[in-house]
Amino acid sequence: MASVLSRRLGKRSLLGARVLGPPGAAPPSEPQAELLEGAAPQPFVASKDASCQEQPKEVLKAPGTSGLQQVAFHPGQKVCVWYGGQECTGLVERHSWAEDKVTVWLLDQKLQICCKAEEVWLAEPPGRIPQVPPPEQGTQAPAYRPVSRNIDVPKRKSDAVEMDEMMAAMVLTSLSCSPVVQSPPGGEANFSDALLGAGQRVQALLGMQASCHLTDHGFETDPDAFLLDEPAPRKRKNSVKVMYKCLWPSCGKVLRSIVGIKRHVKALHLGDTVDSDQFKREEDFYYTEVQMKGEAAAAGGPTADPAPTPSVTSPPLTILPPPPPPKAQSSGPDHPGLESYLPSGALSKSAPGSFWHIQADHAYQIPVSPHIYTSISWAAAPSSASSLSPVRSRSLSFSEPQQPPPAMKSHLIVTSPPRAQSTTRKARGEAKKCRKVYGIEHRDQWCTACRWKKACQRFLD
DNA sequence: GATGCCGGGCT
DNA sequence: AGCCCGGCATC
Repeated sequence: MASVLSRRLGKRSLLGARVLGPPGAAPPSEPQAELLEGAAPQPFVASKDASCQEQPKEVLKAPGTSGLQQVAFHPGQKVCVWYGGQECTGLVERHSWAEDKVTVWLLDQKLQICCKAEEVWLAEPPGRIPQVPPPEQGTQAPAYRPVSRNIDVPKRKSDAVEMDEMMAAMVLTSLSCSPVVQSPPGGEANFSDALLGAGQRVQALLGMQASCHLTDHGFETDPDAFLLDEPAPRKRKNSVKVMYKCLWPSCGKVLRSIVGIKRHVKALHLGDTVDSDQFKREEDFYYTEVQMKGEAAAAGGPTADPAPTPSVTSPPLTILPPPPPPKAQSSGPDHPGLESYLPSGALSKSAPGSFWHIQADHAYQIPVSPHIYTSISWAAAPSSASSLSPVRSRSLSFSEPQQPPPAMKSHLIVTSPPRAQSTTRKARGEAKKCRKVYGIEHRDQWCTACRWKKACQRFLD
């Protein structure tokens, strides 16, 4: 027994000994850029947008109304700005990057003002489809969502932005279908090439928007948030809790109950117009179901906006894009009246960091194989694979009912004679497996399944 | 012999 | 459930 134990401990210590990153390095909240700079060659090409990374955060997180377009203002450019409680159009006089200020000549008021770049947005975004007139309301301009043509839905300024966000949401969704593997406490992160590639890929695809979004919400730009896959040697396993997140711009409330979220949306955003049929079901469009790792709430707290990735398992409303990068505005975060808000620390308090993830609770880690990212049609698992396979457990269809847990494995065992040769064993695939790719000396970089001598989950055949 | 992974044991 | 490994199939 002792020998076995020591053997195992030895192996484990071998695993544990491979700790990347300097001892004592600040674990998950390191700046992402730093992470990416150290990126080793990755198996897939990610068009890294270096310029985006180098931009000041203030610019990136800019106004919810302009999103990605908000980069720089050129003199003479026609812009909109809030002035005197209303939206005014004007021309850019100059844009000071150092101070992040924009000097705008207001056409209507015939005066010049200097305001923060965040408060300025392009009047005519390039490529914009001019079908939504700029909002005229004196109130803050919420987002436009094409959910209803009959209902007076708050309007968003740009459809193009919405498409960007939708793309971002879809990318996040697809990437997040793999379990979020968070590096263990103490920075025992394991940065495989594939991982970094994945991270960069997200960065590139989202144009940094998502990460900045998170940062805006009070979340650190957590590198681990993009390490959507693998290498952490030990995967944290937590119960997944379903929460409902308000998608109203600059809100992002997370409630535990669907009733609560509906009530929240209705009361605070749609205006509680006493069962007006007009708004009867409108609130459905303004929340989304999110899967929250058990510890998530602790760090984010009830008022911090964790900006979760919408769950693919939720109803069609998840198609809605995530809320635009919110500005610090009044309508959101603090509404102490709603009792169903998450009590802070209601979940685990010991979590080093919080994270959200798509429903994907598997025994093994998800493949990092490049084709994962290029095709969402997962290779069908061989018939002998158990239902534990992440390939199976993933449900990408929006309305697909949950598959009942099939008792396939036991069925096979019962009905087939022991060691029924060809049917039970998967034919060896062509793809390289972790052992081949990383070598036995880098066993810690193998996917969990390979380490356990199970069917490789990273390099599917 | 090396590799992939099923089945099953241990914690 | 996570982890590990014996043992077998395949290359």
